[in-house]
Amino acid sequence: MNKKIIPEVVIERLPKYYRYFGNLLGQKEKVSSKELSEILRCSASQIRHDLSYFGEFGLQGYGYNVEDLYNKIGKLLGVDKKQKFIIIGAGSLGKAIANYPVFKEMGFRLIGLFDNNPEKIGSEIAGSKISDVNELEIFIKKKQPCIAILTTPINAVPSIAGILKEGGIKAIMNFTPMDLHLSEDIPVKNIHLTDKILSLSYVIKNKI
Amino acid sequence: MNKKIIPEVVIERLPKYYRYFGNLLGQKEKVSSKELSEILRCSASQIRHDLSYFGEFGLQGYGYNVEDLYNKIGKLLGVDKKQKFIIIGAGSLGKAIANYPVFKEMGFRLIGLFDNNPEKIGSEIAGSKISDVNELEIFIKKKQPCIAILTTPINAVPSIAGILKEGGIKAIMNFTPMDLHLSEDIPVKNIHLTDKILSLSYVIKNKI
DNA sequence: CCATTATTGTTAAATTTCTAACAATCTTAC
DNA sequence: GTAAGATTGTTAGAAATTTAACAATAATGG
Repeated sequence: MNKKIIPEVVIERLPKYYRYFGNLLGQKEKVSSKELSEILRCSASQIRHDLSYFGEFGLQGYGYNVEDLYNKIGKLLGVDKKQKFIIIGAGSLGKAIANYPVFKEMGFRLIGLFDNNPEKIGSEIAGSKISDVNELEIFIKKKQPCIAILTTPINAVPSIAGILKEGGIKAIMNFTPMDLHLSEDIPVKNIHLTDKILSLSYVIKNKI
Repeated sequence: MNKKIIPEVVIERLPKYYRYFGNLLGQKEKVSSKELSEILRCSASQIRHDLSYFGEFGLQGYGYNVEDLYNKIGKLLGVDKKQKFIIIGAGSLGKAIANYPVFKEMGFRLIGLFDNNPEKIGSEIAGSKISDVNELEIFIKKKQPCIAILTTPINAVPSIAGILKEGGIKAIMNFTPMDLHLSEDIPVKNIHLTDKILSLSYVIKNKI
């Protein structure tokens, strides 16, 4: 099953598998798709099917070796590469992400933090100094971070997006309330926290 | 199409429609599914199909009235109700969410903030005083918030989850790295920021 | 070393989701 | 007031995703 293109939904489940294999590390040596399916609350079929897109990781009559699969999925996800990322917007959300311990645990390294507020520029968050957003384009070209995390106010988004593209950023996680679409080869994840709370609100309102 | 059960994917797109109708407010009086489809980057068919689950909102030969639809979708989503929410965990993520302006704009009202750190208890964030997590269960029973946002460290999750359930919380947004599943009638959104960055990382690594 | 049991990867079927097509009907223009 | 044009809600067909089934094969236990 190596030639087929891999559906987006499958790629988005890969981190979940990685997380759970991480939880099992040191607890179990091996795990079957059936056991996993109970832990992850999805079908065993789906797990086997998904994993088969990326190779043959299991062994009949045995299952999957936890440590082995943890490492293999990690490699697929690029966790072994210590990817560099930057944050644009040193407001409270930017600060929270800079301090978010799980990013570091996954091997992501914060190498720059940018804001346009003169009062913030120069101060430090999570061991990184806040730089002037004017220096952003040159910084990207020189230091080549992979991922930019956007937490600015909405009005700053279009100009920042232009700079990120010019600088040659590889991917963007966008937490602003404005959807962003740069170009075919710069993947963007638009994350709308309000959308999540609104859909929860809908569910509460219309229960049973 | 009123009797059919509404697919989860459709419900999760409703907030997006709401957001875009909000953007169009004051800009346009009416909008057709075709125009919308260009703005939202999805098919006109999907928009019409999705909306038809909730009623007949459009008019042939005219399209959708922007203000009308904005209000109707808002009502579906419960935005008219000024829903009360609380935050458990006054770390930097909890703080960021407390300050997140869009929640307030959407009519959600923060009525409580809880932590177990004695140094934090008593201080204020975004106009709310931080209370001791020991008071959480009584608070929920008395004030009846709809939604609890969970931003504690992972080890606190199981006990907090128990308290939230006992207190009678209606729904949970869980930002901790541990998936949570309470019971059939308490919907939970598990939001894993790391999953998003990891899937981006995969896409970068495997481009073309 | 053989039989039994477990469990995979894969193929096929079922289900869900998305898109296209179109009759119904409203608006607009004359 | 009527004809032409626009656009909906809905139905049917296409595509994507999920689940089920099973042959292949490794592990386990006598």
